Amino acid sequence: MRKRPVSLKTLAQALSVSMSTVSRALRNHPDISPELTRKVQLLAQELQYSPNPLAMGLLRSQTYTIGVIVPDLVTHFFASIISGIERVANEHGYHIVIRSSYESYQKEKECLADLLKLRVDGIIMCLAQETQEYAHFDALLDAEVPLVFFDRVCRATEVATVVVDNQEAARRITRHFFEGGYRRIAHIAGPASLNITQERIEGYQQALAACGLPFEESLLVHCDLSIASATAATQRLLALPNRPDAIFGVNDTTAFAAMKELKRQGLRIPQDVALVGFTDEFHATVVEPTLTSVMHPTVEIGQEAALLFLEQARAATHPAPRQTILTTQLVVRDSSAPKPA
Amino acid sequence: MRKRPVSLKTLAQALSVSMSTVSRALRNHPDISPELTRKVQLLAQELQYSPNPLAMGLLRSQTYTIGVIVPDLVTHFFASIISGIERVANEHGYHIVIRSSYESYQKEKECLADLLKLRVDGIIMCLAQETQEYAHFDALLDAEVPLVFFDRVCRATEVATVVVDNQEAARRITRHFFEGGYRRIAHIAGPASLNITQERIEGYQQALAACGLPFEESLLVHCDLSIASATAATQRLLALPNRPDAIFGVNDTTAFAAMKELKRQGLRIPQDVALVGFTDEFHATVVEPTLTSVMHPTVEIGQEAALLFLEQARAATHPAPRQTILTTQLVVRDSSAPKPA
DNA sequence: GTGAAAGCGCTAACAG
DNA sequence: CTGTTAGCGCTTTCAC
Repeated sequence: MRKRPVSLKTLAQALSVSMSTVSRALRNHPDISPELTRKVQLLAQELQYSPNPLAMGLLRSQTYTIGVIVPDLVTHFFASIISGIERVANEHGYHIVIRSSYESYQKEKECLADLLKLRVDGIIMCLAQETQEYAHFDALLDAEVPLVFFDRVCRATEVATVVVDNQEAARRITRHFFEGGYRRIAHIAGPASLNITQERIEGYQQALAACGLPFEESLLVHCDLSIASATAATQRLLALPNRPDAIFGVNDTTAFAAMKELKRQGLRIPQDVALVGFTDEFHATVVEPTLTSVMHPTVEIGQEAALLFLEQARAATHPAPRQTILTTQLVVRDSSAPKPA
Repeated sequence: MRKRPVSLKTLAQALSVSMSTVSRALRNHPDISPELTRKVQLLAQELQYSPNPLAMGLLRSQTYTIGVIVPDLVTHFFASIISGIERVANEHGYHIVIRSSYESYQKEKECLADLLKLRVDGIIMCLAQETQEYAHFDALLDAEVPLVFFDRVCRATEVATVVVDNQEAARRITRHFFEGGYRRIAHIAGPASLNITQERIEGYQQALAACGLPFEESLLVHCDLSIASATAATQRLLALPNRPDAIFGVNDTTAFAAMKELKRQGLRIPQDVALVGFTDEFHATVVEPTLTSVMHPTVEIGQEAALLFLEQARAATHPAPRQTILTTQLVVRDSSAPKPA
C-alpha cells in the first residue's frame, strides 16, 4: 500500500503546534511569528509537503481542472489545438483532462457527463460531427459552468466560441481559383450540420457569384471528413459528365485523399484539376505537387479557447459569451498554379 | 457563484434519513430495506446525484486519474498513442491528465512534480529527448507509484515499459535496402542518448555486417528529430564525397524532411537515393514517391501502456516490472523500389 | 499569536 | 435495519 503523503497534520505534530497554525504559517499569515513561520516552511520544504488538491477542491468546489472534448485525438488539427490549450492552462495552474467523442453524439454526451461528475471547473470542446441536438448543454448553461466551443460551435449567442473566418477563407480560395483561370470550381464540403461546413459553402457561393460564375449543385459534394468518404466524394466529382477543373477540400485530409484519387485516375494536378486544402499541415509541403492550403492558426485557437475559459472561471458573475474570430491565410503552392492557357 | 451539486446530505435531508443510510442504499447494501433502497435510488436519479470524486479521493487516496507526459502533443505518433491510452483508461473508469515536456528535461521534471501534486494514481510517459538523468523517478519508485514508460525508456529493470522491436525493424530495413541492390546505406538517427536510437543503430550495424557491408561512420548521422535538424543531417549525407544511395530515417518526419531536401537538390527517389521512414503515418501514402516505412503500432502502444498501468494500480503488492515488446512491420512502397541495374 | 471546532462529501466501524 | 461517530486534508471563524 502506498503511504499517504505528508499532510498539515504531519507537520503540526512534528512541530507540536496546531494544524491551523501550520496552515497560516505556510501562507505567511501576519498573525504567525516570523520565526515559527520560517520553521514551518523549512520543515514543509524538507518533507516535500504539497497541499492536497482534493481537500482544497472539496472545500472550494474548485479543482483547477478543465475538461477538453475533441472529436478525435489523432488528427493534427485537434492535437495542436490541445497543445495550445495545455500550454495556457498550465501557465495558469490548470490541468486538462482529455476525452475523445469519436465524432459520436452519444459518446459526446457521455464524455460531458463523465467530466462533470469529475467536477472539472469547465469544458472546452469541439462538437462531434453527429451532434445536431444541443440540449445536453442546458445543464452547463444553467449552472453557469464555464464552457467554450471551438471550430464547430452551436448556440453561439449563449456560449463563448473560437472560430476562424471560414466564410472569408472560402471566398479567398474560390477567388484564387478564378484568378488562376479555373471556371468549374468544385467544393468537397463537410457534414451539412456543421457550422464550418455552412460557412465555407456560403463563402464559396458568394465568391462564385462575385466572379460571375454560376453555382452548380453537382459541384458541391459532402463528405464526413474521413479519408474513405473524401475519396468517394472525389470520385463523384470526377465522374461528372463535365468534371470540375478545380477542387477545394474542406480540410487537408480531404485534399490529400482527393490528391491520391486524382493521381490514381491519371489526372495531373493542377493541369487537369487544381486543388486547395484547408488547415495547412506540414505535409502540405511534402506532397507532390505541394498543396495550396488555408493556414489555420490551430495553436492559437487552443490558446484563445483556454483564455476564454479563464475569463469565465475568474469572473464573479457569468460574463456575456465572447466570440473570437481568428483569421486564416491562404498559402499558395503548386497544386493551384494558374491554369496554362 | 455556482451552486454545489446535490450531495448525500441533500438526499438524506430530503428523505429524513441519515447520510449513511443513503450511502448504503445507493450501493445496494443488503442491510437496507428494499423499499428504502428503491426510494433513495429514485431520488438520486431524479436529482442527478453523482458521488463527489474529491471526497472519495480524500478517503481512499485514489483519484482514478492517470498522468500522461509526452515530449510533444502534436506529433501524430504521440497523438495516437495518447488516443490508445485514453480509450483503455476510460474503459476502466480512469481519466487522463496530459502534459507536454516539450522535449525538455527541466519541463519533464516539472510535469512529473505537478502531476504528483495533483495526486494522480500513476504516470504513463515517454522520456524527453534531453533527459539523461533519471533520478527524478526515485521518488515514484520508492513510493511504488505505478509508472509506465513507452517508446523512450530508462531503468527498464525497475519500471514497466512498452517498446517496439527497434533492432529487428532496423535490421529489416537495412536488409531490404541491400536486397534492392543498395550498398551505401545511410542512417539518420535520433539523439544518441535515447534507447530507440541506440537500438536502431545496433540493428542497422548488425544487418550491415550480416550483409557483408562495412559500417562507415560518415553514413551514420544524428538529428534531434526536428524537421530543420533532419534537413541538415540529410545535407551532411549528400555533401559526402561518396554519397549514400539509400537513407533510413529514424522516423517519418525525418524521412519527409529528407525527401524534401533530396528533391530540392534535384535527386530522384529511389533512382539516386532510396528512402525509408519509421512510423508509417497516413501521409506516407500521399507523398511522391510513396514512402516505404516501418508500421508502428501506435494505438496499441498506448493501450498496452494503459494496461500495464492498470496491472500495477490493481495489484496489492507492487508487481515485477513487465516489458512489453510490440512488433512492427515493414510496409514497402515506391521510395525504396529495387535499384535499377 | 495560537488553538479548537466546524464543515466540504463520503465511508466504515460501532452502536443500537 | 438504521443512526452516530470519526476521519480523509484543509481553511476559517471564533475563542483565548
